[in-house]
Amino acid sequence: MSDTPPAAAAGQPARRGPGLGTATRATRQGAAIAALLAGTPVFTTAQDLHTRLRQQGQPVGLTTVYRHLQVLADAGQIDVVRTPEGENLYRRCSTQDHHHHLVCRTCGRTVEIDTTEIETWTTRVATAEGFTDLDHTLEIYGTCATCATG
Amino acid sequence: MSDTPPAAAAGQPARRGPGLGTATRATRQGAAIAALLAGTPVFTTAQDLHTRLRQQGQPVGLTTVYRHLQVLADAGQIDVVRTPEGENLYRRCSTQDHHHHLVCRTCGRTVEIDTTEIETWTTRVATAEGFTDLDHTLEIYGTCATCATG
DNA sequence: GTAATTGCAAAGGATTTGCTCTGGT
DNA sequence: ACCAGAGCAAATCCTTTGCAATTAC
Repeated sequence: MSDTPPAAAAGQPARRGPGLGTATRATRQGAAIAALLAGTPVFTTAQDLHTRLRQQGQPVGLTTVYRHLQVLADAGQIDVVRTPEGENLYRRCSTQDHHHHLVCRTCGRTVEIDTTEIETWTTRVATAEGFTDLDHTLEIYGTCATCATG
Repeated sequence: MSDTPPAAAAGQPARRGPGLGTATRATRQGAAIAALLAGTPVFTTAQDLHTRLRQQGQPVGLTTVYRHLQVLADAGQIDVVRTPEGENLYRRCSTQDHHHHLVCRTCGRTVEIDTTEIETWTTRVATAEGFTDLDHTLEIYGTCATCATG
């Protein structure tokens, strides 16, 4: 065990966790992670989530945070983007449809953008060059109005 | 020194290397790296370049490879893209203008694509949302015709 | 001769894995 | 009781940094 005594079981729904095996169990950690993600509308790092969980008295191992994020991402329940620095940023997503983001590099605020025309364009260009089994990345970074002013 | 006897100084121009300090000296290593990059039309990793240099009898330390790549990239003489796995890929670029790539995930073959319309689009969308100081990433990955067939 | 460059070894930082203990069901 | 999940420590992977030895100029 750790050192910090768990803040006792709060009365939470306790969501289902990593489906590493076949079944899936509801754990305090899984619930805490899901809840935190649900209330976090910006892209954040695994490390940040880990820190905030400790602060709110719901300590969860960093490894566990990573494992849940991985499962959630695979299930398409959260988005993952890779920063130019090579760090992964996670965020709950409103739709499971394919989409891209406009991310504020200062506060993490994100705007999901409709990229229908771009999708069409990339497919057309790549196909014209004889490429198949396509995939692509597209993220726009900038400073949002609030951060630019304040 | 290493173990592999340098293939003696061939009669190469010996390009200028890392401008880490103020001046810049021409070294055998810098020339080898520049030459290899010049003859490599696909995106490759630093490790791969390092390995190939050894194979062709021009051993260069991995550290040195990284340092030269960094300098070349800063100077805009080579392109750098980050794979979803977090590895950097390098390639000489034909133009220093802003552009994007269509990369074969099997052989690394690359097609530089004109993205004028996309540039316009991203700027319009981001500006409409109040974002400034824009930057963006866009890469398309796929399997090229050759790799799909063979 | 002097300073830039090299390159080994070791550090760094994010993420993953091994393995044992804990805790849902 | 049984097996999925938690989590610590240690391992990975790529890339960077420290520093002494080398070498261009």
